[in-house]
Amino acid sequence: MADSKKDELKQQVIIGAREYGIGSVLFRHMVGEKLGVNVTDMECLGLIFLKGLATPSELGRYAGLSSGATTAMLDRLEKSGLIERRPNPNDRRSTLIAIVQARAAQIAPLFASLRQAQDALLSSYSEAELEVLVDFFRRSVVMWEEEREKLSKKQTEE
Amino acid sequence: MADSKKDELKQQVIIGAREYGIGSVLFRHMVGEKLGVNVTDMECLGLIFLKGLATPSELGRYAGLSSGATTAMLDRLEKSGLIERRPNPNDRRSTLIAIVQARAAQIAPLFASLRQAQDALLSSYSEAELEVLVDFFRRSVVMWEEEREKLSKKQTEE
DNA sequence: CTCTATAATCAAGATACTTGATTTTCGAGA
DNA sequence: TCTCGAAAATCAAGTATCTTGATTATAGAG
Repeated sequence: MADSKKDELKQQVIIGAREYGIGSVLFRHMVGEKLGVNVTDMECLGLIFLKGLATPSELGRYAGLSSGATTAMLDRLEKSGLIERRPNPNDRRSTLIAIVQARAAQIAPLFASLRQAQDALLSSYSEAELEVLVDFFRRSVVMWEEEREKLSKKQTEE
Repeated sequence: MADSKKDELKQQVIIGAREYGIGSVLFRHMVGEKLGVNVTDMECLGLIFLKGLATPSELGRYAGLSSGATTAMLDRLEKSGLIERRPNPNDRRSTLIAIVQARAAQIAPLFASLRQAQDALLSSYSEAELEVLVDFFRRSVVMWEEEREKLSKKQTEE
């Protein structure tokens, strides 16, 4: 029981990270409601916001969609004027999805308070502490990638 | 530009946290594939795993489902033998959803490597550093809650 | 002890998703 | 350079999932 305190802290981090994810998912759902888009479309829209540009394949992979469903999802978002399909200069089979600039300005207010709150929260940490956070996320992202790789190779044994 | 370094760190934390969430979503999708359940059902299953017990309302809220879709989702998971509905002693209108123990043992191997990797990653931090992480998540969870509250009250003005 | 609100369920109709085929382009190798 | 298998996006038909509105049962406020 020597390390029980550290073990407990580790457990709290794991659960805390999961709850953080849940909180952010619920927030995006609510934004989606305001925008009148469904859960799938909102998740993709969120990813496009984060990345600036994204390919359909990428979005489909993230949302767990087939290629057909991905096309349909983009059709919906395009029809509602939220995104646009642009040519992908690196691959003419593909397209690049972007937020329509005019709509982005209308959407921004929904995130204004969030941004402020996030900024205020993070400002309370020292640079050294922030670096701990950055380091944790950076290494974790790599870990998730590795674990997906392992899982995909794992046979559905017995 | 005095605080540009700290500002950049803050930005990296925000993006890092989002990418962490994306990584974990993709991982769960893959687990869902292995188990033969769709994305919605897998997200709910993940939440049940985290919480131990959950009510249908809670799961529906998390997955962004109507009450009817929630019932259907539970029917599917129940029929596939993954979860069971138990009476809720605190509210007889409700039920408590739990993982079927026998199946939990079969599912655990899918998470074994992940748990190890998470443990190894977190072990590399000092207790003080872990406390920074725990604190960040704890406060962020509250922030998400507050921001959802604000957003729900926000009129779709102009 | 009402009465309103909330939890879960169900059935019918609407929406979104999967599958398989098609078109276009990429990139590896002869 | 040219071929050819693979990958990106799209489409149409069939299937699965979701929403809506009604229903039943219970909780909790007054």
